[in-house]
Amino acid sequence: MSSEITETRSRILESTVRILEEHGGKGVRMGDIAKESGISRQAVYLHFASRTDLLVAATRYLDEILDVDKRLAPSRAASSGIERLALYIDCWGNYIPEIYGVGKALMLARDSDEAAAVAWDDRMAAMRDGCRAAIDALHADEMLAPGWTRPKATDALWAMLLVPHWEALTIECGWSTKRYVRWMKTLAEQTFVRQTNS
Amino acid sequence: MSSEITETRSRILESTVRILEEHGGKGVRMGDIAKESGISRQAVYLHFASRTDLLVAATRYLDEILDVDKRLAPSRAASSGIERLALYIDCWGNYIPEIYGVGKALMLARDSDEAAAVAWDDRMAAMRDGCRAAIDALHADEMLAPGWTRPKATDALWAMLLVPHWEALTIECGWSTKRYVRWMKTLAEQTFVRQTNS
DNA sequence: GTGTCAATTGACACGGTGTCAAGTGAGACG
DNA sequence: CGTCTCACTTGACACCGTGTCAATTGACAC
Repeated sequence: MSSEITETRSRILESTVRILEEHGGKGVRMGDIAKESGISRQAVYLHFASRTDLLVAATRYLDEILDVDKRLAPSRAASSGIERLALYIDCWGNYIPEIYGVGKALMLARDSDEAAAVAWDDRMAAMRDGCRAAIDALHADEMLAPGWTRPKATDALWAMLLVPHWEALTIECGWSTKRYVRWMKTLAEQTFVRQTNS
Repeated sequence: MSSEITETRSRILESTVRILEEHGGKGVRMGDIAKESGISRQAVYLHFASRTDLLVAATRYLDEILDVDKRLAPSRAASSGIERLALYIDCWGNYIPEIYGVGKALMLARDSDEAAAVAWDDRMAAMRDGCRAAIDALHADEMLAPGWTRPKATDALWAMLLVPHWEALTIECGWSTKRYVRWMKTLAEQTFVRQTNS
């Protein structure tokens, strides 16, 4: 049901992403999405079992469009831990604003819908893998700052990169994404990279 | 209505705080609160106009009990910016877990109820004032790290102290509050305090 | 011209909030 | 003793958003 590819299905996904983006993920109902797609509310359920199902499909759809794997390639190919960390933050920091609408909707659904919680947590776990990889690379270079174990450093890096932190700085405080990325890089570097006094 | 003090009203507030605490602020309905208070669901509305109204009253009630002002006194009386910053983080970091249940419920209501959003934002603005005061104190000592303006430093400190960051580290990653506080102090110090190489 | 299939319309169940009206029961006061 | 008041109760109901169901339409395919 939510896997076969039809023209209508794509149109629903497309309008879902658009309308969610427009409204910052808040207050978008199934009826709104249907109207935006030019079909009846019930017809949406012919393609997606539930709102959460649609939301999850929308994130997958977005990831495909944004070509996440290609974006991550530079970070994966980095020649040092420091570089890997910086490139990962670049990547993630610029990714957040593009998925924010859908992501926020999923985060909100989280609290009333177990399936939404699992879906969102999955994505955050994937982000955590990236953090772990960066910390591991730092460790391999013997550049992980003293006082950190790898798991704890991963925890700390992951937590500071979470969407609400971005939300606070950009949406609440009005920072640009550029400034956010710059700050997160500085923060991560001063925190996790061993300081050599050469 | 939601201001006069009666025995039933206090009982409602008390059970609200308790049950919210128990459930981490999630999935608590008016009926649950009523049952916990030993009255009918409708009777709750004799004391509070709405769920949000009750939630807001519950946070005020909690603040009274926790005597927030007294707790903040040490930070306010600090003799240096560095001390003020550290004591403020101590204070706030230990406060979060105590208000988490009610706070979380308010955060969740935020997205569907404008009044809840305003109430929560108010509290976060108050927290921001504390951040600003600490940064100002640092600045007055000429100990604010180079590269920061006071507003930007306030933004950054405020964002890192927000509840979701605490939530990620303690609830998701399993850190103790003690470890969280220690880490936030280190983070804030290395970030905002001018490093003297003496 | 008949079958298939996507989509439509309209009705409805469910769960949660909030409202309303009529009734109950206990204490205060004559 | 009666009666007034007031907090609270019971039960019904409106509103909203999600999700379900059944009957119908309309187009394209063979």
